[in-house]
Amino acid sequence: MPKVVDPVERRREVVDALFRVVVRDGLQRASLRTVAAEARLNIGSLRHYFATQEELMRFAMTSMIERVSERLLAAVEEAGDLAALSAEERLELAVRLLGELLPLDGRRRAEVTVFLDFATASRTDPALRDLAGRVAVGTRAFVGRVLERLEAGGALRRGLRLDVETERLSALVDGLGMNAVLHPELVSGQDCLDVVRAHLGALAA
Amino acid sequence: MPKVVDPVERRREVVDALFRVVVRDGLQRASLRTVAAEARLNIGSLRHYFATQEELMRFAMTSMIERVSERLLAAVEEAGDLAALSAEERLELAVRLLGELLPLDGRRRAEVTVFLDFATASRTDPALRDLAGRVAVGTRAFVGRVLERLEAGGALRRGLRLDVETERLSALVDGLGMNAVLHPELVSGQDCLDVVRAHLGALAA
DNA sequence: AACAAACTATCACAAGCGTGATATAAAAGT
DNA sequence: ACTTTTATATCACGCTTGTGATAGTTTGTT
Repeated sequence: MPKVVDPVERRREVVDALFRVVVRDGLQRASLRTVAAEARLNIGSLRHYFATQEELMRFAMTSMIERVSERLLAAVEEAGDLAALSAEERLELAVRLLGELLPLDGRRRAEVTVFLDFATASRTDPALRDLAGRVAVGTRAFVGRVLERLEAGGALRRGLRLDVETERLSALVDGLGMNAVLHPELVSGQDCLDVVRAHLGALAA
Repeated sequence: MPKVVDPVERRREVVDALFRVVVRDGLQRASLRTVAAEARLNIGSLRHYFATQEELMRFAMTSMIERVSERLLAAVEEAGDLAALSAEERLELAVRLLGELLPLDGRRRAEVTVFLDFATASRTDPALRDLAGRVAVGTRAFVGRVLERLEAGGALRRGLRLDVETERLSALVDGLGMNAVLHPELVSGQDCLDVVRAHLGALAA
């Protein structure tokens, strides 16, 4: 006999509702009441699962981190070995991996949007600082790993300082995502891909 | 005989107070009351100069745009002709110009911080959208001009698509600034310079 | 059937917000 | 000297916020 309400599922629904509110109206307008309304829940019910606002926000950001890192891990997994690939294929693979961090479809656009709002909020909100730090460290690790793989496969120019290149590519991806989210009429998803391709191409040439 | 209060000066003081609040506590906490307190003004006085909150915010963002663009213009002016410079000097000059958009000292750090908060807010605040768009277009124009100058001086590799490179460098600078402001323990001002130097160096090599 | 746990639903409170209205004080213009 | 802007200062209203407290309802267990 299935439980009438699955608390895990409920929390997921609430977090999804929070994300929708953040994407639509910004983190600023994501109050307990608006999130509850979006989730079609009574505030009392919502507070049964999240006692305080801080708890909800931290849980939401943690969920987002888990989702994205799972997807990144899966993408790296699926990428598999790159020994059998041509130089061009390797670069294209790297583009696809980095593209997981760019707003190339609705889901990723929502993720980058939420990430941006959370990240800026974390600057002055102590309750979110450590999580934002984890995100920053995580993306650097991911980007660094992509570069390492390319280097190990001999797909990169020699003489590159990988720490600098990691910082460079991380900033590039973050900046592209931010600009594409904030100014979609100026920077499209295709533009993001073009830029990343140009960048990786330059690292290889 | 000097006027007892110079309204222009008063507005500047209020805007400075607003910026201090934004840097310290975030745009979210910059209410009419907190800004008035920071400016050591009564809220009634503040509202004599800015009737509504929207008026204050738009005026503040406009002021920031003017200040920064004046400084950029002055920097380009001071840069002068680059015909007489060596290739290395030209790149270093470009680094200094782009560095005006990076948090390399207190003033620029404050500017980038305020810019970041305003930009993210503008995504969902119709009152700020057009101004954010102007900022985005303006920085692209500035970055593009730097690249054009370098190209005209023969300091760049041939075969570069300048539109893509403009987008790439703009995103890089924005991303660097954002990361340096949000994660100063991860990205220092020196790191920003290293990355920009590496980037321009790669465009030249 | 009885009990405990989980869940849903309201109410109330203090705090902060933007803003309209208004009153007093100071300066400028005539 | 008188009047008119300009500036400073309060009060009040309606609204939203997070949160504590509490009651009712449903579900699962004994």
